[in-house]
Amino acid sequence: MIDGRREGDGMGADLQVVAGQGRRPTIADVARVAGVSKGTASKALNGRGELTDETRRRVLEAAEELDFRPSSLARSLVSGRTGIVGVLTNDLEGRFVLPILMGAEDALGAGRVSVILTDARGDAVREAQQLRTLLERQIDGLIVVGGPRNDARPSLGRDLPVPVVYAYAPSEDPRDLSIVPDNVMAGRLLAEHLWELGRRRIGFVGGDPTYGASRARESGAAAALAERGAELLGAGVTAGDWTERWGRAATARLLAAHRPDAIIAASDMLARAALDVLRDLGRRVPEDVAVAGHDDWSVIVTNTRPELTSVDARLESLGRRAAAAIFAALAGEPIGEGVEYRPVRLAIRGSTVPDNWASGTHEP
Amino acid sequence: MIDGRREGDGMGADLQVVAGQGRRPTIADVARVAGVSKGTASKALNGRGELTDETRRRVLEAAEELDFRPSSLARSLVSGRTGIVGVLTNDLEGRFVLPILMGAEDALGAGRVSVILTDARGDAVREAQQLRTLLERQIDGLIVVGGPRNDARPSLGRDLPVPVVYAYAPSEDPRDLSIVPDNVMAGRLLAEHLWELGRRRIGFVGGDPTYGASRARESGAAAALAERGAELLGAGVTAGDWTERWGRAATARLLAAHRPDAIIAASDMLARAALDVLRDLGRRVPEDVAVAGHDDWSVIVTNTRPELTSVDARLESLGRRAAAAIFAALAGEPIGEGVEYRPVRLAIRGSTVPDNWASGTHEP
DNA sequence: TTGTAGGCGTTATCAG
DNA sequence: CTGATAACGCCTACAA
Repeated sequence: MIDGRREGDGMGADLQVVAGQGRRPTIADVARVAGVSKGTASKALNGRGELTDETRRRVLEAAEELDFRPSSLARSLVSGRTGIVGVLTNDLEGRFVLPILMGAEDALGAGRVSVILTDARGDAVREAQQLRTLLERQIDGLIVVGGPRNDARPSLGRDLPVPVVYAYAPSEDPRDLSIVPDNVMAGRLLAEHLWELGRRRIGFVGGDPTYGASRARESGAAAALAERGAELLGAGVTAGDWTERWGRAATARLLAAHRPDAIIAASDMLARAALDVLRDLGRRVPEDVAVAGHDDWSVIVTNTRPELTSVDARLESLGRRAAAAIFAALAGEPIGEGVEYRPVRLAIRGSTVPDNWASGTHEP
Repeated sequence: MIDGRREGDGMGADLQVVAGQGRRPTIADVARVAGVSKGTASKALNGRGELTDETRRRVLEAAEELDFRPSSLARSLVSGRTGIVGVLTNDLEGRFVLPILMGAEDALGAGRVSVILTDARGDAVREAQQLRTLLERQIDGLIVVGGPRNDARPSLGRDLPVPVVYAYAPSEDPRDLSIVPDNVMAGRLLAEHLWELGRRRIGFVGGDPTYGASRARESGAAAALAERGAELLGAGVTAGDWTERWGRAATARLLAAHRPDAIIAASDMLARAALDVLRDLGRRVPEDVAVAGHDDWSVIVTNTRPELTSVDARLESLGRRAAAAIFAALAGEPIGEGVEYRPVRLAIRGSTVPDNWASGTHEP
């Protein structure tokens, strides 16, 4: 008898059940208690195959009694699928990766799929190490989330044994599939919004111009204005960063040089800086100058005076899309390639439209 | 990456690799290529047992040639350890959970242990479901990270098959181990800091008073002042929330009622609101009124004018401590119990000490 | 020093 | 309808 050595602990099956503590019950225990074979128990528990109702009932009862939990480990060993998706990121702050992760969890079906999150903290060696660990764990797919600098990042290579999707920041390799927010559209939406409000002297406060996001947002706004025969004031600045200090300086310069009646900032923090400067100067927002930002970061947009119009990159939707792509790849469909730009959403608040005018799009 | 100089037996190896795309190589493949048995290969790869250097070399070479990666799945099935720690949270924003997760990753030894992050989003049913999934995955330990409301949360129960540590927010069950920041100490540190600077009329701007964090921070500051025969001005307010709008209102009221020469706010956002109000009123910071916040949230403290003195809860250290506890429990030591309050750290900046006075503790 | 055999918990494939 | 049996990939006794 295979289980002979278990006599050592001096307990029969049922006592084991009651004592229950030592070892988690396996399907073999369930089968034994139900008086069937492992194979039958497996079928009953998974609703597969043809079974007598009576047998199925006995098995389920036994499982319940033992508080049986199948080991996903053993299951994965057989099926070759772990139900784990890896998320590799460099986003120290987590502002971008978390919404994406949530979206992915949603799409993957909470409960059925788990997500292992690892942060390489910008270190390539660390990233390679973490990738290696993820692959050893046999993840079913990988989502690579770029850091705050969302320019193209090096590809992990074409020969990984699992489907890979790049989110937020695209891969440098055009054969990879990348899902990114449409920053050009974001700038365009804001410019059009302000134009429709009658603003004609629209200025731009950029962030670090070495970031693709800053440049794309600027070019989108500039393009929208160009189509209307106007120009984006203060565009083309070749220095800057993402701090409010810089935002204040850039705003002051913009105001002095161009007397704008609207300001588009490359981020919500920069927009906040613009609001502060305008306030210091006694200019009314939005009456004298309208202000809009990017990212729709709730902690900022709902706390400024007035609340800030911004563009929501809908990162959860990025995550959902990325997860869906992995899911499809797992189902055998070839994974796409190239950069997929996802639509963004305008969130209108009091910094462009006075609160008593229209009901802006507030937090959902 | 690992590639670069893959010398050795040259083409033969590469062809094997190319051919081998279909199925990842197993230890059996390595053994076959090396001309030894699986058992021997295993020993060689893991540095166990007594082997000829020659044999070991052949096995390692074969493994390299095949680009062999052991399946942690199979390994876990044997060892009973997965090297996965679950992190269960309700922190939608991720402001708290991420630093804790990083700390845990550090302590657990990046690469050796992975973290599955799940967010129950405040839904108890969802939480139960996620817990179930985590247990089926045979996680080695569980860290429960409370949401922004860091009051005690319901225990997951005493009969889980893995060590559990509650971080940030404690468990309601005193027999569980909880690791939380010492908010009382935080309030105390700020009060003492301001006192040493000669401030005697120190006021408090609280957040939502139903949050333990707000009350604890207030009580710490009040206690420190009481020891010095002073009183915390504006303490005991029974309404409020965490928005800047509230912070501005509370600050205005505090200023009018008590004429403080220093303000401690229950969060950095509230402190920022206080700064805005003081600026509107033309009061100088810190000369007329010093201001300090809580959380040391970099996105705020380094962007205000002047930069904001705050208290760093050192969440990474929470995460490290939590991971260490799980690690110890895994090694057989009984896991502790009760609430462990972790020291916090004062981060002094220009809002309490003028920049030309001393060199404040800036970002590390 | 090395090889063989058994088992970890599950599922799938056949017999019966 | 149900029960053996053989995988899945690895590790560890124990035997040679």
